[in-house]
Amino acid sequence: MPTSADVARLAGVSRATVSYVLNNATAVRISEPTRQRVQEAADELGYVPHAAARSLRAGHSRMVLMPTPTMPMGALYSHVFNELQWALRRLDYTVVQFGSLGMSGDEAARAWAELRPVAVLAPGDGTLTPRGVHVLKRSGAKAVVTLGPQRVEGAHALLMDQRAVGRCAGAHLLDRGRTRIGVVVPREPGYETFSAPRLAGLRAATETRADARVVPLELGYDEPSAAELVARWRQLGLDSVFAYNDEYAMLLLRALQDAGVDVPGETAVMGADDLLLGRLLRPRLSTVRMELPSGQRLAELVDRAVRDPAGAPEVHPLLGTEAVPREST
Amino acid sequence: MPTSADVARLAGVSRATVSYVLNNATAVRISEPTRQRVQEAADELGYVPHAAARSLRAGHSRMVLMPTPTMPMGALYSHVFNELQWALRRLDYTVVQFGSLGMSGDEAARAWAELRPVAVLAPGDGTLTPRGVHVLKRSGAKAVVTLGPQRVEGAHALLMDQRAVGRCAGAHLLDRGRTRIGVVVPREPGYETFSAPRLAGLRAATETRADARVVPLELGYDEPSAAELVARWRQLGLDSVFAYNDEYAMLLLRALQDAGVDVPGETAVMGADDLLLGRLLRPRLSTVRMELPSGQRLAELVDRAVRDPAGAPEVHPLLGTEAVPREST
DNA sequence: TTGAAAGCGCTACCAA
DNA sequence: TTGGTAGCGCTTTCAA
Repeated sequence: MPTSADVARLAGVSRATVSYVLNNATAVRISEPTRQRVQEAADELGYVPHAAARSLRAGHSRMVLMPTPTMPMGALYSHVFNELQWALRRLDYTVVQFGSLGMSGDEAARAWAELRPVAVLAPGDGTLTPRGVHVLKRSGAKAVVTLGPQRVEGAHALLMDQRAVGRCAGAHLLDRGRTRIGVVVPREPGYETFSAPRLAGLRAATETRADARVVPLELGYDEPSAAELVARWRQLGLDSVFAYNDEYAMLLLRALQDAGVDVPGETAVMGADDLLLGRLLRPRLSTVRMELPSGQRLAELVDRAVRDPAGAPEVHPLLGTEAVPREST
Repeated sequence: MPTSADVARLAGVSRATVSYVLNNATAVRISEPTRQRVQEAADELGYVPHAAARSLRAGHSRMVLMPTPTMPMGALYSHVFNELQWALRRLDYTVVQFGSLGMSGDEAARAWAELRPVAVLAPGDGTLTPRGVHVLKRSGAKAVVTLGPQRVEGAHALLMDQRAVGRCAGAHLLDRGRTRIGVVVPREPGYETFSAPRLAGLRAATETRADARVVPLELGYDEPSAAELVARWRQLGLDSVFAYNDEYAMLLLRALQDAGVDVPGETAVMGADDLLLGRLLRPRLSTVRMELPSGQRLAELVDRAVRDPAGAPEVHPLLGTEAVPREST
């Protein structure tokens, strides 16, 4: 494995000179012939600098760490994520995703801290604790930013309050004259951080209405599970259902139709996330659209936080939500 | 930022002792009181070891690097990926995803090489070149494994030949007596690596049939684009269409039905990926199911390659495919 | 314009 | 059982 010393030897110069040349050091002027000899030597050896050694020496890195999401990213989130990566790269950061599957919050924070990232962009879903934030900061992280429903002491927060989604759905259904509302809660593990606040939001929306009733409904993401739920549908006495998201809504919609339940006549069905696929159904699915922040904006927040580590944690409520009425409600 | 020297000072021992205690060194026996003093000092200071320093000293790391996928991962791939991460962690590797958005193949390989990963698991879609593999190996990567349609000189390969998907679809449609076959090619950038081989595979399946005709059809992932395509549907004179995947198939199916084209009577529609959502349509969507390798198996290949870096590159053809006939063909 | 050398944080060898 | 210390690859200050 070639090191800068090897390059120096081959070029007949010192390691210092190699470093100057390869980093385009402006403070030092290196003669053109020397510069070329070094470049050629580096190319010939296939020299690649050692990031760990470099950041060890420098005392800091430009690494922005994000935990790998456990759930499959939707197209929307995936888009924002790509934007974010672009924007951070333009600001000369390196984005690294770190798989923390099956670690507790504090374990994960420690594992991240070992990498000495300059910034951490973590989910704001309760896995990261104030202790975790403290560990990260002590280890040199200039900025810790959470992105999700909850904020964490000491960290900047981009609040995406999923309750707003539920509230929005609830308001729309009440608006349509529906009062006996089922709320689908996915049975699959890992969805609680989204489904619980969505349910809570819907509850909040119906709170002022004495005649309203909210019934949580467990549903697994498969047809037998939907059939089972629908088999006891009429006993439930619901006139509408908020199905967690468009995918569960589509699953439920088909099952309801197969059971002869008229949608929206007998039961209104509402999804969330505004997937294209939901628009393709008959009836077209009503949904809640969320507006995610632009990747550019996230990147700017991260950069600002890195440049001013002492600044007070910023808390940005994001996630504009909007009901999109279509044919299913 | 506390270092092991700080811990040593606080505990009143040497840095060596700190290292022994915190790494549970078996070759050395440390007395229980000392051990405790060190632990307490480390806890009190919130000491977290410095991964870069450690791997610099050790001369190697246990990092497995994967480029962050640009496209949103489907639920299937996402599942395999989670499995893989679990399995690698059990084997004591650290999985890190690195965003290489907007870098050329060789730039990306260099950027990866700077991190000195012990293994790289890259997409086998042509971005990684033999030069790239060489750079990675020179920089100490014990294993380079590609996962995708193409293999690369010098790297292990898990071949997922997307042509098999097209072949499978073609065979099924011919079987159903269809001979004038449209093939949807997504207009969105980034899909070529999948769509091109799927188209090629379908062409291959029809090659022996003189009466068969294959017509590529560009389609954007939105309703206007689908409407536009369908407006000239009858001029195209097709009796079937392989729609790239289930999502595009769903889009097209709705547009065809809106235009009064009977499916499957007038035109058979076939998707791929076997999404649950495709099963929910009327008619239920016929599709091609792919069998992905288990994450466990991928992890084992990586581990084997790391342990025997000199071994000849293994090439595993994966991706069993199977037509799933439902109502749309 | 170039070179010598210190030192980032850590571990492992050798000595006490 | 513990401590001293060299050295991983790199950058940067100081000297030549």
